[in-house]
Amino acid sequence: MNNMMIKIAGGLETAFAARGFTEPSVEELRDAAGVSLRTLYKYAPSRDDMVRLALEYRHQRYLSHVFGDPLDAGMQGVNDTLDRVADWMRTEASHGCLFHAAVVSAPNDSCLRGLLERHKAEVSQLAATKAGTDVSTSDLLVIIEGLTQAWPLSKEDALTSAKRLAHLAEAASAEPEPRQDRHQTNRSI
Amino acid sequence: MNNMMIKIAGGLETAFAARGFTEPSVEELRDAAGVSLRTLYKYAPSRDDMVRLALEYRHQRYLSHVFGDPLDAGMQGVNDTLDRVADWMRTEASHGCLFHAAVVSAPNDSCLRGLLERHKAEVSQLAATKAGTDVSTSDLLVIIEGLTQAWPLSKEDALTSAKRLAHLAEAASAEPEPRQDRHQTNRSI
DNA sequence: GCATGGGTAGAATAAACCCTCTACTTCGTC
DNA sequence: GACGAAGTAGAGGGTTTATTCTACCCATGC
Repeated sequence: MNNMMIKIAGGLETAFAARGFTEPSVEELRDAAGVSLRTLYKYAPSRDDMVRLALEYRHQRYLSHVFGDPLDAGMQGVNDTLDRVADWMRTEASHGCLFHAAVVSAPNDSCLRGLLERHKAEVSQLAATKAGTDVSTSDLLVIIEGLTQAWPLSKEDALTSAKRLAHLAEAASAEPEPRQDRHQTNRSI
Repeated sequence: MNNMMIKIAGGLETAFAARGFTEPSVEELRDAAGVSLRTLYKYAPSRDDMVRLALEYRHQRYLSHVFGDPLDAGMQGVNDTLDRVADWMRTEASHGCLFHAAVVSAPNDSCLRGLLERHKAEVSQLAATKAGTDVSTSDLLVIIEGLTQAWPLSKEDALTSAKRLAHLAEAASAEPEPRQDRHQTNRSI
C-alpha cells in the first residue's frame, strides 16, 4: 500500500462507515477519498473493489486498535481486550461491525463473506491467545460479537455485561469441570 | 392486517431475507409478494414502506417462534429460549438478524432504527421475564446478540457457547455477590 | 343490469448511477 | 528544458430504478 492507496482506502472507509455501503454514490466516494474519479478507478476498478479496499484497510486498523502496542508489555487480559473493543465502538463504529454491514448489503458476494470470516476468525483467535487464562475461542467470539452488536443499543451496559460474562467464563475454566447439562438440550418446537 | 396485507408482508419478508434490502428491485418484490405493482404500492406507498411492512411482520413471527406456545405450559428457561433462537437461525435467518440488516442498509433512517430498538428491547425483556432465575436483561441481550451474530460463522458452536455463558450467569446470580473487579476497568489506550 | 371497489398487466417517465473517455495540469528526473 | 508518469476536472453513454398512469377484468350487492 503506497501513500495514494492509503489515502483512498481511508477515505472510502470513513464514507462507508458513515453512510453505509449502498447509499454513497461513486461520486460521493470520490469526494471522500479526495481524488479524481479516474484515479479512484485506477486503484479500485469497480465499486465492489472500493468496498473490498475499505474493508482490508479497516481490518488492519481494527487489529492495531484492539491488539496493538500493549501498555504494559506483558499479558493483555480479556478484560483489556473488551475495553479496547468498547473504545473502538465509542470512537469509530457506533453503528456496529462494518464487515457484517458489508455482507448484509450484498449477501451473495462470496468474496465479502470470505473477508468477514477471516476477520472474525483472526480477532477471536487473537483474543484467545492474548488472554492469560484459557477461555474458549468460541465463547470469546460470542461475547465479542454480543458486545459489538449490542453496543448501539445499550452502550456501556453492554460492556459491563460482556466483561461479567468473560469473567465468569474465565473463572469456570479454572475450576474442575462442573456438571453443565442440567437442562434438556434437545427439545422439538 | 387483512389477508392481502399478510400475503404481501410475507412475500416481502422472504424476498428481503433471501436477497438483502438493497438488491431486490421493486419488480422483484412484486413477484415475491405475488400481487400487481399497483396493489403493492397501495399497501406500501414507497419502497421504504415495503421494508417497514416486512419488518413488522417479521417481528411478530420472531416473537411467536421464540416465545410462543411453550410445550410444557410452565416456565421457559433461558436454555429453551436459546434453543429456539438457534432453531430460528437454522430455519429462517441463516444470514443474521434482519433488523440489523435493515438498519445497516440505511443507517440514517431513524424509523428503521426505532424498529430495531423496539424489537431488541422486547426480545431481551421477554427472555428475562420468561427465565425462571433472574439473569439481567443486559446480559441476555449480549448473549442473544452474540449467538445471533456468531451463528453464521460457527453455527452449533455458537449455540453451545451461548448456553454455557447463560448457565454461568444464572449460577452467579444465585450466589452471594462475589468480588468481580479484580481487573482494572479503566485503562487509557 | 350494472355500478363499484379492488384487483391485474404493463407502458411511460424522470432521475440516479456506474463507468469510460477526452483534455489539461503537475511534478520529478535526465 | 523536455518528457513521461500520474494526477485533476468533468462531460457523456448506456443502463437500471422507483414511481405513476392508463386500460382492463371480475366479483359482489343493490
